[in-house]
Amino acid sequence: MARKPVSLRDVAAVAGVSASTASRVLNGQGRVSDATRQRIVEAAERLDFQPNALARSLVSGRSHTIGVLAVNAPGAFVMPVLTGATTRLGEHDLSALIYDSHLDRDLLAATVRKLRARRIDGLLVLGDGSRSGMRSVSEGFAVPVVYAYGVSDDAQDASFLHDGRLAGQIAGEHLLSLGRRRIAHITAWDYDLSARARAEGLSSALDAAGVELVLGHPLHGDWSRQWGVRAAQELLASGAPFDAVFCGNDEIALGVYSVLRDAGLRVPGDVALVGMDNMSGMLGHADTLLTTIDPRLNALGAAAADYLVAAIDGGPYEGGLHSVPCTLVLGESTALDPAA
Amino acid sequence: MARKPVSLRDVAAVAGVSASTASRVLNGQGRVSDATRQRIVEAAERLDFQPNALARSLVSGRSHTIGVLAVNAPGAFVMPVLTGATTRLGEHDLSALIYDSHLDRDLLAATVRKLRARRIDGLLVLGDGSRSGMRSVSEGFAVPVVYAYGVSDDAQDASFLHDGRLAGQIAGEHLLSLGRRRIAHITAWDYDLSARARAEGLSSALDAAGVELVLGHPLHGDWSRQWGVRAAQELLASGAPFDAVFCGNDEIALGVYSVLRDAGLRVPGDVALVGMDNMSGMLGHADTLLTTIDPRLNALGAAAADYLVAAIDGGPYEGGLHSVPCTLVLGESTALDPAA
DNA sequence: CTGTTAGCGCATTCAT
DNA sequence: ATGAATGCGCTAACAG
Repeated sequence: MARKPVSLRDVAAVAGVSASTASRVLNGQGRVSDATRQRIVEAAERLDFQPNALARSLVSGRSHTIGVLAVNAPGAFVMPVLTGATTRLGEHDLSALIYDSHLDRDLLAATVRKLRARRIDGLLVLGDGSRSGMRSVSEGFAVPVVYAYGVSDDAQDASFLHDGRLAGQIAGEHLLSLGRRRIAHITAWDYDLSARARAEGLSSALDAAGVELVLGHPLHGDWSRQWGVRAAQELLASGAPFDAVFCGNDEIALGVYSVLRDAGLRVPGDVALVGMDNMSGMLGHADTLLTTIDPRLNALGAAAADYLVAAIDGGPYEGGLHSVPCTLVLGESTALDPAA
Repeated sequence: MARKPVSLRDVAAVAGVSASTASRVLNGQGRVSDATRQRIVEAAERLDFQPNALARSLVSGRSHTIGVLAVNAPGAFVMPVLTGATTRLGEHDLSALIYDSHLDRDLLAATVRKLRARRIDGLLVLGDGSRSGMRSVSEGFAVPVVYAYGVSDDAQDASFLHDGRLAGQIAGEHLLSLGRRRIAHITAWDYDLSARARAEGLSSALDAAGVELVLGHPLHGDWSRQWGVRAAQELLASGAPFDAVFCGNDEIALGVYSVLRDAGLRVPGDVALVGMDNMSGMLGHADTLLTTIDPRLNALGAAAADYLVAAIDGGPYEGGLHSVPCTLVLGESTALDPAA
């Protein structure tokens, strides 16, 4: 229980050697006779010796702690990134010192000092998913800094983001593979870089197949279900024929879905539907009503963490955007067997 | 940039005093003349001195690191707890060393050793929300251990959980306050302690009002939307009149909702609906179709973290269950203005 | 009031 | 092959 931790000297004493010899053995360094090695190892095991990480850190200069600066940690989409990153850090035996909402001018300076006082081995900066540039804080640190779920405004910095363009492309290719040719796109405003990336990806897929978007352009609004409802109504009212809709996110898709159903259209029989975010997956549900694109935010966080750790260990550090691939999650809304 | 960190001796040298005097001043300890104090403070500021937390830890024995043992960190409902806990730890300048899925026999022993090697100041154990007992690991540590989103099987341990009973009670009282008297309950199997707590809470509210549950008992199934669909159909088929349904979670509620709508019933006009989990809130949406109970999992994690930190600082430590209150989130499904 | 000494636990010279 | 000495940066006990 409350037995005080055993130190290296204790082990050395039991083994009848000096502390330095014990240290050597336990770290696999210099040459030591097998006999004494044996004694030391046994003693260490018998005493359940745990080298004090604090003392070790003091001499090595490595704290085994990573700083995490988040814009809004409890955000629905940030949490998976944060969780993915911090649990991956744990797998590397690194702890995470998390400061949320400390990126504004007032707090930042003080936070940077705290982080430096802790001698963090690296820093992870988490954005809020908007691709607009985050102010780089890398200058303030002598250790590697990696940005995730947001992009640093300094091209020298490595930024990790889910590949929105790929998402659009996958969605487009999936719908095309189903034989759909009249594909509409309902999404958020074009100045939202996240929306734009998806739209571009969709376009590239359609272009490659020589197919043109229904109405010739996406329908732009916000990210809400309500917008999905209105947009779907507009689409129906336009009279333009369509057999598929790629929606900017699952919320919009659900709005569209309800309108289509109310209009007596079958999904996917008459209209196939693809969303984005894998909302129900995020909630841990197996019911895949909607075919969707999973941005794999957990993997995004983990990838950023891995990259940071590698960089700390002398690995490569490339500035610019690092994209993490998305995956298609099949649901009933594009099921081959059109029961609905 | 890469300038090496300034040490206490540097400050002392500049101020023309000894290191220990500088230490005293910077820590507000013993009495020092105002003159030298001034010089030291100025020197420290000018050099932007950051006391090395590692060295400080070595002597104080406090690592400022909290261990976190999670059963399944990426779980949809665990993430908010984890995020809430770790960001709160950050507010206390404590880092989190997270080990996920290390509670099984194989890994646990090794993980405990790692945690001890790190000299963690406290441990947080995160369950998966099932109230069934988690094996206590407190014996393995000389520091405070707090359990959250799960209950330790040792009554000596402090466990934090959202108050499911209160949730049921709030739901019941809300429906009663709306004038509903024929209230049904559709939820998961009774051996799920989480489902049972909600059912008990509902019962207590109804009992207090002298109202009896429709059918005299809850409808038990799983947590899925499909079960909500089937249960609602059963309920309708039973012919028993009802004007409200409290559902074990939002998924079930959505299933019930769709059946009611298809049956031509208005929500909340004919039937008011209350769910649980605040799913749409977790996803960051403002659209509150469903009235629901928010388990405040973020707050749960934060509360557990706070309690642990306080205990570390010599605060009280009470074994047993600590409940974190839930809150009602109003949505259209019980709106006073029955538009739908 | 302030400087000197010692020690936290370990790793790493340097001797032997 | 092993032990003694030194230092990582800071705090605390002891002198003066």
